[in-house]
Amino acid sequence: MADELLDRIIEGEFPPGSTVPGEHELSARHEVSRMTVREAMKTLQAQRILSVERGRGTFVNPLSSWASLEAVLRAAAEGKNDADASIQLIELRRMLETGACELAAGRIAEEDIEALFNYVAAMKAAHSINDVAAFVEADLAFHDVILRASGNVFVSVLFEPLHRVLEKRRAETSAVPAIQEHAIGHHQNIAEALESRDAARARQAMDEHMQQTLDDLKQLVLETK
Amino acid sequence: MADELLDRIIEGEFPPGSTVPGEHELSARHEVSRMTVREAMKTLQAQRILSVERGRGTFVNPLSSWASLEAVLRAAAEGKNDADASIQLIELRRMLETGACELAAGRIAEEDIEALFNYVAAMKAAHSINDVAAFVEADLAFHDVILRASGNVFVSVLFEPLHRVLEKRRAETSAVPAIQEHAIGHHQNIAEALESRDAARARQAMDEHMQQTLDDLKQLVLETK
DNA sequence: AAATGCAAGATGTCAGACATCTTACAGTTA
DNA sequence: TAACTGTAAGATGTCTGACATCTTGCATTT
Repeated sequence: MADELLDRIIEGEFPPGSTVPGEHELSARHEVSRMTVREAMKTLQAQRILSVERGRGTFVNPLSSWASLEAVLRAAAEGKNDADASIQLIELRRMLETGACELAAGRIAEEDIEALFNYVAAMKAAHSINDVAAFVEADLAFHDVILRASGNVFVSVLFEPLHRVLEKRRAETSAVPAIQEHAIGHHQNIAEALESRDAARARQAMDEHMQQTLDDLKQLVLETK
Repeated sequence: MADELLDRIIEGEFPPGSTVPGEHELSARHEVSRMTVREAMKTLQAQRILSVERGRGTFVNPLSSWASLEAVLRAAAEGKNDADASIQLIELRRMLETGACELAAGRIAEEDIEALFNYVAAMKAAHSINDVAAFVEADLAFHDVILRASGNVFVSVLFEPLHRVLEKRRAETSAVPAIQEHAIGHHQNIAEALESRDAARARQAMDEHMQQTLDDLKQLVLETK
């Protein structure tokens, strides 16, 4: 129900600033009770997609104030090709991961450094036996260690929805052997940079990894076009 | 109602992984109808604070998967002093703003550059007549131009809740004349760097500004202790 | 012309009922 | 004894209908 209404909003039926139909009308239109409509609206309100003013109506917020990355992604992909959206997501990931890596260099614990090298070893092992699932798992775990080691809880909060959106695509890129080899080298560099506790070096190592990821994605997108 | 329940969760009455009381029980406890309880839960669900499993119950998610910056901030400030949380928020802002500034260098339009210099002029004017509100307004507008000029819609989405959380504190720091002067210089540098369309220089200029902001905040926090 | 009153329509809240799903436990059967 | 099954309890999901409260526009009154 919430998804259906969001679809109608995204398709432009109710542009930002306008009101959505009343609860009774939506109830009739979607063939559910008014209570179900209200619960769906509560979901969209919590994501700051809708604003409710008692006695007046329910209004669609401008896209810039939406708090749901998924919803914005759906809206951004509407009509255009979503290649642009994919690139922007990687750009965002780059900001957060390079920043977190820079912070982690000064805060990471010995055991976490050890864990990083273990995950690199796991990636190498998975690569050698062609186990894509294991490779992706070690890859994700590696990045997760760094995010936690940044000591900044809010980074994880902002990264979590991004993670959810990106994980589907990561399986695709990680299936290419050449990309796996690139990734292993970069992860090795990152782990070594963090071990040296040099913030600038750690940031640069992660930044190069992100650049590589972006290039890989662009190439993949270009090929499938 | 949603806030009351969130308070009880944050206070540790329902730790992550546990279930919250049933809808009937909460209805009785808070003296509202079951429907109101359900709507409040829908709000917390949309923020990924609660997960509902039909027939089993409603569970509290681990803090790392919460999607609401405000809620995490409240939880982080619980018990400890919130100085640490403030610093982490600035760290986060730093990641997003330096990243956006780097992107903007290659994409910003001529008219936006002009707008930046106009806002710097407005900050100078406000500073000379001691108009704090006007100063803050120009400051916010300046940063908003850069975020939009980054050409990345998702940056704005992630930054918006951060903006809301930080704006209260910004008024405090901006009230100090010396800090205003620092800020004017940094903004001037940023605008010039963007004008030169040199990504590395733009990033560095913004990074220095963020470092200054962080130092100002630390000093302010230390003084009030 | 201004102030007042009222009605329509919107959201907010409530109560009670039934449906559906999960789980545990007792009873049945091989 | 062990495995299977049926049933009841408790949880969330949905529905219906009603009343409360707020906003707004319009007709009425002054």
